[in-house]
Amino acid sequence: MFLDFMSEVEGLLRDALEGCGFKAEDGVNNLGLEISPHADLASSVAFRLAPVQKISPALIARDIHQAMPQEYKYVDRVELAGPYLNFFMNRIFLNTVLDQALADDRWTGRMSQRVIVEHTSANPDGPLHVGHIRNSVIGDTLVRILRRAGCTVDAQYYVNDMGRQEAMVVVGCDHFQLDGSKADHAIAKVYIAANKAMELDPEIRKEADQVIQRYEAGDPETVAKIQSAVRYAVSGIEETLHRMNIRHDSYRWESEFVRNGDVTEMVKDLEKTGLTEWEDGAFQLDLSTFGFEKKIVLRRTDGTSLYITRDLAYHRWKAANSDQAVDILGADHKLVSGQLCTALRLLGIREPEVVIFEFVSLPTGSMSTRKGKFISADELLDEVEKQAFEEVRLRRPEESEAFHREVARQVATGAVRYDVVKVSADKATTFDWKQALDFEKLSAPFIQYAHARACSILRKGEAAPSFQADQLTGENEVALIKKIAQFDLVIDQAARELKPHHLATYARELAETFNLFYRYSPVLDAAEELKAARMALVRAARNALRSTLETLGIPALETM
RNA sequence: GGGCGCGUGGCCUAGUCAGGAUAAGGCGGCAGCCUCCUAAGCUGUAGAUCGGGGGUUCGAAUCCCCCCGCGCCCGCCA
Repeated sequence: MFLDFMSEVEGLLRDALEGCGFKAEDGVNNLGLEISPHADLASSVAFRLAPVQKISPALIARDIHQAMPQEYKYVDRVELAGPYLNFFMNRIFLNTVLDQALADDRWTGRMSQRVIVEHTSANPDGPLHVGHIRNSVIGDTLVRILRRAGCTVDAQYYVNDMGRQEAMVVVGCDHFQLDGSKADHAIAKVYIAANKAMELDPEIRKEADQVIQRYEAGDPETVAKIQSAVRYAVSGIEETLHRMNIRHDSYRWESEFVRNGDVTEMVKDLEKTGLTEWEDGAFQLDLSTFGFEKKIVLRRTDGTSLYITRDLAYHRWKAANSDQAVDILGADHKLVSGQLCTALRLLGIREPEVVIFEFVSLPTGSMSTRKGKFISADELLDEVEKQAFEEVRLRRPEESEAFHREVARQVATGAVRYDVVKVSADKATTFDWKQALDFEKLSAPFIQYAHARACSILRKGEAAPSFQADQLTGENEVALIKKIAQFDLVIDQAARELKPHHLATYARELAETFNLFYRYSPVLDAAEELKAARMALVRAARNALRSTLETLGIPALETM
């Protein structure tokens, strides 16, 4: 698809540049290729050559244009536009795109790495809130994008069972009763209650310390208590993730790395670097030569390990069991993940690629599970589903309530995911109910709707045994084929840059382009030959929309 | 105080890494389109000195420097 066209253009340009005698050191490494309103691909390479050659860019472009090879596969023509070189696709390319989209709606790229993507990994002390799901949605979308790009992906949830907050959950369970609400919400209630109680009674803190020590020592009763609390909380979290079409392939518990000796080994190996020391009874790592001011405590005075110690062991394990590790982390982890990467580098261990996303806050300030100040993902999904139910009931009154419920459920999943993934990860956001409940153009239902429209046409018109792709010459038809072609380019870019929001932008553009075709190019009423060709185009567009939606984890509804 | 990130029409955002041909969308505003394949759609219109200042360049939203504002972090928490 587009990548094939692009590599042909690159080849042509390099041949022509070589023919003109330009070399890489003249600045021709950057061909300045971009999709532009003036061409399918435009090159501004002449500008880069001008200062070296001391000739005007327009003259250089003219020379390159004249040196251009004349044998093309997917390129129709190369036009000279002042200093720019404009490349256009030919009919063969458009027809090839159509054929590929019709035949192979499960296109996958050529990447082949084994990748471990760690995402969500929320502490099992309560339900996911609207901040956590930014992690989950970015993570799961990246998992899907990497798979689409050809990678073998293991999506992992790192379960923090050894932290202080989990000890507080156990203390909470000892002092308060879990009520009948959804597992993760019930856990949150005792956790919040325990934290409140601690403010009045310092003994609670000591209880938590003891739980940590006993758990690290492997005390059977404590192990049983923590594991059951963790499993209970995670079961609730999983339920929420499933509502958003998110599943993990494996769960790694922090305690694994303590029990199997990896943590001890990690501490020993760090000791060999000569950068560790005992200070105030704790074992510490000094990374000040790498710009980290404060020392990192690897073992507490009481001998127990800390989050970073266990995380180092986990990352060594990840490096050994994959070709690439990707971590999705909130902005509050920037410093610690920098420290972690530096420590790994010291030991010669491959570092993970860290995707940082900035915070989601409420209009009233930042969220906190401990303080019970958050909007849960379940609450959000419920609200969005309720709103979607009303919408679909009004639009399709002839359908059953079961239909309305099912469509609302799928729309809610999509709407929540799209709302999160459409924004670049490095933008801090404030949660906004109005925006979350808006189902217009910049939302999942917009894209799902385009897909449903395509499906509707396919249901009503019968597919012809053959068609003439050359019939598809209208502006909207050609634009649609070109937009379908870009799928591989977008997947490739999003996978390499680990930026899922590119795919969200593409999804909107694809739906928009389909809607224009839909509006101006009637299919079912067209003359026989044209109808056959347009039916094929609709099927190709349906496949492209379905692939895009699936990769975004948004249900591709056939009717709504 | 230091580090990292962000600042684009009234509001939300894409574009910034790899500088290029009129700054692209959505929401909200105004004006239109259902005897026509689902109007969760489509069309038109108004609205931006791309936080401010300096610099590099033929050319800067994009690169460099300074400043301002906002967010996150700087725990023997995770």
